[in-house]
Amino acid sequence: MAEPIPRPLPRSFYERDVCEVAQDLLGCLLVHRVGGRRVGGRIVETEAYGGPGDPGSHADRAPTGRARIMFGRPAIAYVYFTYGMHYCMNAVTGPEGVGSGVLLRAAEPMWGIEEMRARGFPPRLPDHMLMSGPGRLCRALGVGREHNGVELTRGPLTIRAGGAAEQVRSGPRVGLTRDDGRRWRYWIASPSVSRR
DNA sequence: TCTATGATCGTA
DNA sequence: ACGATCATAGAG
Repeated sequence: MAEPIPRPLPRSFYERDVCEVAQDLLGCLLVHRVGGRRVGGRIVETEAYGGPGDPGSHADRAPTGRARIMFGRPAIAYVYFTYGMHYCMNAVTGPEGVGSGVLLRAAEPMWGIEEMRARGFPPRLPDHMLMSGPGRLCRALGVGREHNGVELTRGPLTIRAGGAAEQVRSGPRVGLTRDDGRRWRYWIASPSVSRR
């Protein structure tokens, strides 16, 4: 028997300001059930997107196209394809109609390391890098186009309470980074796991 | 350790 | 054309 894992976060968790949700997702558990196997880990880096006045957000424009789902029901996955080869995964937040979500940037692998490696990572890549970065995170979990719009409060792909206060050793760090010299982005990370 | 570059395709 | 990225090659 596998040991029990915490319950999924309720929808009310996501029905708040995107920045609050981004912070509170640190330390929570991202779990995927695939082929009868549990794959996943502890969320250690998030990034809030959307709300009014975020030019970097896909939801900055009209509620149409791929970002339409960001304006919809909270606690739904927004998965998009980028750079012709990577998927990225968000959790939709806030009230319906606002257009916001939390990008899951990195997690610490806890279950299914073998299943992750079977997805063809570089052979030398250390375990802690398998879910480090939004593209690798989705690849490790086997999350792709078919997961766009899925429910995160139940079903195979869930986010669960993880005892953030205990797990995130030094509390969240909030950063301001520059993406390729053009655009400023806020991100929130646990210092307990290095990305390098 | 770092900087530069290619891969590859949906969206605007 | 360009991007909410990643892997690799080459220089220092």
